[in-house]
Amino acid sequence: MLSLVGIDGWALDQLKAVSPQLRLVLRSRIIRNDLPPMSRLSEPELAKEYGVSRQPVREAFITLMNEGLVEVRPQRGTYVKRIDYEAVLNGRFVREAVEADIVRKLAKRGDSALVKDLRSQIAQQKNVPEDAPEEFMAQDERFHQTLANAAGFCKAWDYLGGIKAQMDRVRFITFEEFPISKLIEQHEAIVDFIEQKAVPQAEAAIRAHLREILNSLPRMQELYPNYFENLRDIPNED
Amino acid sequence: MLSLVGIDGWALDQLKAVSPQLRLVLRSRIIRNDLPPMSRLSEPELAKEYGVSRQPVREAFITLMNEGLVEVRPQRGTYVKRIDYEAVLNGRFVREAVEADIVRKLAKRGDSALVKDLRSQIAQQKNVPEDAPEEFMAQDERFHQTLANAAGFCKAWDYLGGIKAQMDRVRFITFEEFPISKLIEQHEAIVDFIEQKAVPQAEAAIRAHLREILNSLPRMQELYPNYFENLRDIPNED
DNA sequence: GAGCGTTGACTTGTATGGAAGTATGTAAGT
DNA sequence: ACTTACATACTTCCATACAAGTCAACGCTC
Repeated sequence: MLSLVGIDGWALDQLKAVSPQLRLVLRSRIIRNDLPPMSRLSEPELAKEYGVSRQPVREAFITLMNEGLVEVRPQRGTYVKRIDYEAVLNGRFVREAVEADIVRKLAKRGDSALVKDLRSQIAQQKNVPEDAPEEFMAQDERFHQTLANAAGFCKAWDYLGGIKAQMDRVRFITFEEFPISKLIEQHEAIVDFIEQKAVPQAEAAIRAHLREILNSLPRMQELYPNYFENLRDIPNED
Repeated sequence: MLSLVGIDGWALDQLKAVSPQLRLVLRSRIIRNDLPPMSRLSEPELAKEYGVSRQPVREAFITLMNEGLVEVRPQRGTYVKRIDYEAVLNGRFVREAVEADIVRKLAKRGDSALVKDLRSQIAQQKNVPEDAPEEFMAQDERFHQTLANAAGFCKAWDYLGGIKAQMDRVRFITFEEFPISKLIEQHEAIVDFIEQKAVPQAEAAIRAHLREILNSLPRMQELYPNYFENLRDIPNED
């Protein structure tokens, strides 16, 4: 109970409760592919690593299981869940539906202060170096969250958090072939249409933007077949 | 460890793990308003009631907290969460967006087998006695789940589960003034438009259907103000 | 050598005790 | 009468011990 510093350098605050912190640490490590699919997550091992007892680790596992990030098989072991192709497609569909309605609302309104904010964010996105995909993803997250907030649905964004986690795992594994500049162009198009109050075009733009992951997903399944749950091919969602 | 039968008659299967079962039992009791908002949930008390130790109860609490159904305040106590007006509105918005896209897909297709299935479900809905709202809600759940399934997004429906829980709490409290026949008519309209492949009309019908709760929500806030989290009035979501 | 049963070292699930923090009621002091 | 300090009975959180299931390796039997 001395260290409280994991092998990856994450330090736990002794004052706050342990299990929520562990949850965040492990969640981040899984999403960033620091703990790849099918990694074994031993309760006592992690407990020793972070200098705590098994119970907080176990409680973190429970939450991660509810988020679909780990799979605990009783009396057998706990493992990082493989990526469920169908779940990613379903989650992407949900995101597209929700964000399409959000953008429609915003385009009807055409709030100029919002447009200004989004434009400044896009400028920052362009300054992100090519080899720092993690930073771009944080910016991207902020962009989409700003959209939800402006429409008055910040809690709706929270609902999408679990869905986004699954998609982000995919993006972190294949970020080499991640068309950052293309994504930024799409962001610009969305903002332009919002400013022009061009509702159908804005909706089409956000939908196209969120379909982008469909391009990398099949290729990723070829490159890393072991990372996926069900390999029965699901050509597309229509 | 003899009884394993709660005060409400729910029996726990000794063979399966305890905490997931407890989770389901408590979840159901909360949604059905058997455990109203702000009820105190004592760890040792529930443990004694169901004849298990405190740990499984605690683990059930963690999941319920993640679902937004209970609120655990450290060293203070665990309570059934009050209904968050804004969260319900946000959840409703998400559901509308997703189900609108689902129905659009189905209307484009116009699957006659699906239409037949839905019609038979509607016939069953009409047979539900007026004083059995719980049974109607089960039928309603099945109806909407069938839509999601037919569109190939059964996992998307799972994502909406947590959202639906919050909405169902509202419906269970105010089911007296629950316009069952009106809801059935709306179901019929949706199916009709799907059959006719009338895409925009079908979308409008499902959106109107899911807006229905907005009628009962403000009245409910008047009747049961103590059941709500933030009483700052949020007139509507637009 | 092949097949089978057993043992033992794992795993997670549950029970229980103690540590730290919070609310409450009581008694002393003003 | 009112405030303040303290003792006590709670609460959740964490640590530890035990129970029960799984799996692999070993040794025995055939």
